[in-house]
Amino acid sequence: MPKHTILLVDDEVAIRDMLSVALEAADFNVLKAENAQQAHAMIIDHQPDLALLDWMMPGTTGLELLRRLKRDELTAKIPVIMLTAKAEEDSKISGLDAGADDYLPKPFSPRELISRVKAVLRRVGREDLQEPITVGELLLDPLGHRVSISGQPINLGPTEYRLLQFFLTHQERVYSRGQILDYVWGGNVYLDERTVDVHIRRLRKAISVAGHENYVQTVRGAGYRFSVQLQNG
Amino acid sequence: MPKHTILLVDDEVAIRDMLSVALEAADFNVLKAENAQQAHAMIIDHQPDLALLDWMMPGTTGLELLRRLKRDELTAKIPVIMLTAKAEEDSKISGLDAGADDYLPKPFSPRELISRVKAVLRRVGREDLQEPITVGELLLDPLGHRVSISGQPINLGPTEYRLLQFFLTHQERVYSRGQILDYVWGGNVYLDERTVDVHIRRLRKAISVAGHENYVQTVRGAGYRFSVQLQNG
DNA sequence: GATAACATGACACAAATATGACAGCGATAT
DNA sequence: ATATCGCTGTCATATTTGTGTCATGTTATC
Repeated sequence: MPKHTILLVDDEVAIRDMLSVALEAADFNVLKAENAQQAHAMIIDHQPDLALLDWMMPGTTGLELLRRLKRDELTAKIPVIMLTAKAEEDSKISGLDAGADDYLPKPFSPRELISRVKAVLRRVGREDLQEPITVGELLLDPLGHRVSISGQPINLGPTEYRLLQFFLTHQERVYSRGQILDYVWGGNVYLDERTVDVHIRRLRKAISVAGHENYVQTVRGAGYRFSVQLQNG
Repeated sequence: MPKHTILLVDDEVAIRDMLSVALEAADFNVLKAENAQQAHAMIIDHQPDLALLDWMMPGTTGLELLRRLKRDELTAKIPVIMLTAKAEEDSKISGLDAGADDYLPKPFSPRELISRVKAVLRRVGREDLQEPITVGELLLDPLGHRVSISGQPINLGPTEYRLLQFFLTHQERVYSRGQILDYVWGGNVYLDERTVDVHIRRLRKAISVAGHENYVQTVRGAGYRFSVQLQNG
């Protein structure tokens, strides 16, 4: 089981430290940010599994950051728990409205935080990544981290696996090499875009059994697409 | 995917250089301007995909330039990110009010800048071109970058695809070859206007199923038109 | 039927993508 | 430590596909 990465955003050092200790004790990787700008950059760079946002922060508030995250497809699916001071009662409503997954009024115990975090991860984990996806004879099982065609196991490198998983969860749509780098490699890696070509090739090669490589389609001048429909007529 | 072009406007050479290096590293084309006049001219000439405007500049300020851009239809759609010094807290409001797409308080890291730029480009890129367009049995799906007639996939080269997309979004109106070159090929290319004829021909050929080629109509002495109504009455 | 505007097919060149090889790197085993 | 192995990103090269121009054939208009 890979460790989950949690991004913790709060402007007060003391709170950041306390919570990060608690989270690390619960076996999470913790990233810290003290303002919305930093947080946003980290989210794009590291694609954490969950973000804890303080409601009130100098500059851009947590709520604003939340809205921004939800507006962008790349970050929209990252679950968010808002941390708010008790006074701000109605913040709950606007927070959940804006797409927060949970809401935790201060003061709260580290123990409570951990259980909420785990609950949210369980919930979204179930929805998104956990169920096997199958296309034709191709099967990708996220739980077992396995891929097979007609029952025959397929060997993929980590990158090819993520690439395939990305394609399977984003079918019938073209993605530019840049987008693919963002989604599969994570934001802000400066790689040659041609690198994508090479991994596409490796993926195709790996799944080239009974024509399954034809699902991975080249769209000249635009990028690549995973599609069940054949390329031409 | 064509490279995006970013216009960077700041009066300080050091900042211009630093940011332009970062942007180029992220594979953008970068145009630089040191004042609002220059910037305005460049925007009209080169139609960048996005503009980064420094808030405070000698002479016309970034905010003024922003307002001017939003007032002119030709430039209104170009997304703008404002760069502001930390002190100017409320500038945020007026900036977003005036139509800026994002707002980035100094100091910021190049990385943060890149991720904002990408986020904005993703967001605006999505708005316009997203919805599938259908005419008769003809279907163009921008997301999948696909064209089909009665469900049968049609194979188009990149240029023919753009040409068709242009026609579908600008129906029932004649465009001269020069205009078509501008819109489909982009502003500053010098090509023989007859080239348009050839691509019209290729497009017609590609969609000549069940008479769909008749939508692309020749208007003698004027140019071409995409129309659902038949040519001669 | 003369003339200008457009259509068409062919072609050389350009651009985009596919492919194979390789060196660096980190993890694991020895 | 050191050797080994699998994975990655980059490069050079091959291959495929798209592009603009031209020469020539067709059509509309007067």
